[in-house]
Amino acid sequence: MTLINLMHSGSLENGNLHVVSAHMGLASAEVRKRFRLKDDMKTVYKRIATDDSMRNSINEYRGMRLTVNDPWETTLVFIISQFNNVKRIRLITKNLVQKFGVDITDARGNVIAKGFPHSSDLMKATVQDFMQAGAGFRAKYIKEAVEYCTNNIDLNRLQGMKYEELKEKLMTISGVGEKVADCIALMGYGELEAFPIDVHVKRAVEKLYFKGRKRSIKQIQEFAELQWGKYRGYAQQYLFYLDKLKNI
DNA sequence: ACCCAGGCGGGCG
DNA sequence: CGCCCGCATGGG
Repeated sequence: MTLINLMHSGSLENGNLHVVSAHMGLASAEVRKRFRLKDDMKTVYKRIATDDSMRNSINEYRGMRLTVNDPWETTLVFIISQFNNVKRIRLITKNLVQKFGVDITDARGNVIAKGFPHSSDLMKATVQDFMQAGAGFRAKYIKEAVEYCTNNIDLNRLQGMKYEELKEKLMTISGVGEKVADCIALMGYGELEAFPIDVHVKRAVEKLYFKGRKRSIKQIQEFAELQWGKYRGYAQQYLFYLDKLKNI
């Protein structure tokens, strides 16, 4: 479920909300939060449809939504995501859930699934364990992040922080730089001001708005804030898929 | 044999 | 601040 969320849901109509709710075992209020059903997409689209490129992307992927996920889950997965591909991100994550995830049992006590491990569940894991799960050079980051998020910071108490302060706080976690911090802010806390700049978004912005000329991360951040304002997190998603799916 | 994959940390000028 | 480098691993 984590990766379905992180790879993003398609359009979600109210009509099949109860299906999602039942499947995830969540109350509809929780589902509404996680799928951002209170967002007024008409307002969002109006604000970010600033040019032909963005209008085309919106028409292409209309209905695509951001999701809001568990902060720790988001943090761990996006630490794993760095300099990596989706297939391996899924594999590494699955390995960690299988080895260290919490048991989900039925009424008889039979284990029917594994839940995503909390940071404290991973305290017993070693760097070698993370290596064995396939994390590679990220294993050390993960080990440090697990200890830090268990002992020194409570990710569940960062809601409501101003975007800039939240991002700065997240960047104190090992393996969390600017891009990953923005991913966590956007997809783990629902901060629509976050504009994660990965290779796809950087390439798309440079091509569509700077005639293909190279621009620094800082310059792109400033451009995004001016261009799409407080809804730039949504703009990022539409740019990401333009490049990712080669529709550019 | 190379190049890339939703970058980061550390070192340098 | 900007730039450069190494970093595990697997698939095109």
